Amino acid sequence: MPPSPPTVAQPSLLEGLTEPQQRAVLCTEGPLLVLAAAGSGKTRVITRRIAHLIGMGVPPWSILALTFTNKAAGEMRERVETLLRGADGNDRRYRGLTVTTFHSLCARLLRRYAEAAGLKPEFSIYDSGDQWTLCKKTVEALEMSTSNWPPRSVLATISAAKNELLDAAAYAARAGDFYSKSLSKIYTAYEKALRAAGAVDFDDLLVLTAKLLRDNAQVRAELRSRWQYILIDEYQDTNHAQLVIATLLAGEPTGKKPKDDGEPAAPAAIPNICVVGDPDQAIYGWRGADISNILQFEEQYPGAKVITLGENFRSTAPILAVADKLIRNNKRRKHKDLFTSKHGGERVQVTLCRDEQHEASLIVDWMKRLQSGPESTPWREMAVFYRTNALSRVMEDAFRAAGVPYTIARGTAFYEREEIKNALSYLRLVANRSDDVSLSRIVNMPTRGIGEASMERIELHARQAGSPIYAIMAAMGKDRELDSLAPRATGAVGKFVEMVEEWTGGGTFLGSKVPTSLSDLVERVIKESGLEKMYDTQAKTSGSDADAQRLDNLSELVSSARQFEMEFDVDSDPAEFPGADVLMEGRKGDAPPLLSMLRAYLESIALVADADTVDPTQGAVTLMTLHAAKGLEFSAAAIIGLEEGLLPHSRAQESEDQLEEERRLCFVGITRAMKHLQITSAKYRTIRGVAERTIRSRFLEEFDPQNTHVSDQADVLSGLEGTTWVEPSRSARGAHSEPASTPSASNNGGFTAGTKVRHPQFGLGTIKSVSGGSQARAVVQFDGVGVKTLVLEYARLQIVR
DNA sequence: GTTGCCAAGTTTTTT
DNA sequence: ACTTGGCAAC
Repeated sequence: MPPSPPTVAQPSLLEGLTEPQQRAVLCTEGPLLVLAAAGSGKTRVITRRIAHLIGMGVPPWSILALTFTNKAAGEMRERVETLLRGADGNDRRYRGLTVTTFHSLCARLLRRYAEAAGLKPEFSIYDSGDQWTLCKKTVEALEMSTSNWPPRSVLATISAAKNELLDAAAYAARAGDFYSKSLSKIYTAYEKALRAAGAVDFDDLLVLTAKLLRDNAQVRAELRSRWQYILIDEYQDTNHAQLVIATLLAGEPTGKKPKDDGEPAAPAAIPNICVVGDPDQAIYGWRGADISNILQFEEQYPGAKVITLGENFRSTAPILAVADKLIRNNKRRKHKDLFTSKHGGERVQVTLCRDEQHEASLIVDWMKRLQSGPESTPWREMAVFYRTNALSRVMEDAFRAAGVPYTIARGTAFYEREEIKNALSYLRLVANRSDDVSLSRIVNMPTRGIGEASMERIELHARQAGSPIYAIMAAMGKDRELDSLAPRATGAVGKFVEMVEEWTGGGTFLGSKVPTSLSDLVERVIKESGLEKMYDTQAKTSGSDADAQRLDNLSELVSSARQFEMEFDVDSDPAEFPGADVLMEGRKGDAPPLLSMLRAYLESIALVADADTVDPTQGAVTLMTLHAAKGLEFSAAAIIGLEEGLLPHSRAQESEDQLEEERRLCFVGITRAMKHLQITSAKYRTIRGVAERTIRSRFLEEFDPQNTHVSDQADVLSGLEGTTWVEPSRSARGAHSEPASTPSASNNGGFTAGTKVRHPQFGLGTIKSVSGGSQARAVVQFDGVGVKTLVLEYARLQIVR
């Protein structure tokens, strides 16, 4: 039982905190909702709260803190350690404290309770690429058309279902129309294929954990008794599955329970669950995040205390005023007063540029001035935010040309490279021999005589036998000859199996031939698989930088494995804790050390986030999406592309809710800036090679004019480089046309038969007919080039009056 | 089994 | 515009 809280904390933990912040630190018992406005010192409060708990005598291992990214988790853990170290010099007092993301926690729990969850402990985690491959295979195996059932949209539907905790059976049960009935068939088959491959996808991590906690009373009891204090950050961005997991871990306070919780209300103690968030910063609705999780917290936990942190310590008054004025336009919201005691500060700069090159060079110049100016702001305290990744390119070019150091926050970029994916596929096969997707990827990479025809045969056998491909291959050499498989192929398969067996010591991971460490394994896999040689030859024959880079990347992977090895801390595994082994059959020690290290390594790779690569120690400007910017702060920030269709994004203009989320996204960007904020829009932007006239974002009109300084540079002729804008043909301007509109599914943007249109290449024409749907096509009779059928979404047709 | 060309899809945001 | 996948030819 936790000791009763002392009335006063160590004074140092409360130092410099405002009264509400102090309350949030001290209010440790019972449910607590902290509504923390942007820049209100949230992280400070959370870390001190954890330190306070430990200082109070709460054992660290009974505290669970969940963050949104691994990066945030690492930082939080570090800050807690620093606080505790400062207290009395004992630097191991945080041992056993769990600070992670939902996804990492779930992966670890599923690993530990694999059997109870219906998984093998060696399960692979499939990223979106793997999911895509598997989904496509599934659709094909069902003899359905992959053009009618594109993996992308099928997966989106499945993901949405999973986020609502609808498994294939539940989805099938409520499928009424043809579409959902067919989809439920795919869903069922896809799930079957995943389980057969011993794999889970991202959503499964949450879904299966929720299920495990719901259905297994023993596991639930064990985890509940361990984590007496639960803290969840960025609560506004949790989805239904996460809500259920949190609720099941915390324990229900009263008879009221979430929809999917089948558990009878136990007369449990009042849970110590503290959630922290800001509804105004909810930006993951499209991923299933449910803003009502935070809005309904008080209902879910009657008697919950609510503390609002409204004072902003980050931004200057003008920046805050602009943010506040903007977000007030959202209707569905709980208003919080944003205030600061700071005075002065420059206005927010809004600049209208000519085109994206102009925009980029303007921002680079602005940052150069700040860097060399009186404040001499370092590069690392500056950032550029944008709505879509595609916008980074022009910025990169400008920074490179100007010789300004920059980094892009794209955590997954490295692991998405082909050569890295190949190496990782070998490693995943080593860790999990049922992983058919990984095997198929590399079985003939480099070519080793196991071609498509042979694989098809083997796969057929595997399907018939209901066993993994690798098992079939391994059996081939021994007891069974695969009929009608060429002897040459049989030999090649034998060699392949032999290679894998050597790395894994026949599955035991023991023996003289088995690699001694993780980095050794990675290195040997890259060499002995032939990948290294393959890319080496490629680099030599093509002589291109890109190919030489691949080899560098492979050695970089070895370094990353070495790094992981050194930093890996067995004690930080939330699935291992005192008392656990008494309750469950201990899995600890089941896996050989190399194998557990490999699993942990692959897992860490699967769960990297874009924001994880933000590294302020580098002396560079950071470029990132607005989504990745959440939770960060910079002395100077620029937000580019404030244009209709971009921010707000064209795909988010159908409903008021989506539009409000776009506005929040803009709000998040603004509130990242401490002192200097530059916001730009371009008058013309090149999309797929064609310069298009843009419309300024409606959000610009919502800014507080008193605190903004608008400067229209779009028509200023500057002598800068040769980026002279060439006017589009005269008839495309003025009275003749209206700006290019993006047709939506519901409304084809006014493109109906008889409409006069202009195409950037084909010129003027008349629409003959339009076929509906989301991929609406129009048959157009062009004046010059005859009849063409065009997809409205891509054709960039302009209506001509 | 490999290479090279043509057609199609692509662009929202990500754990 | 730019990448990717499918398919035909070598």
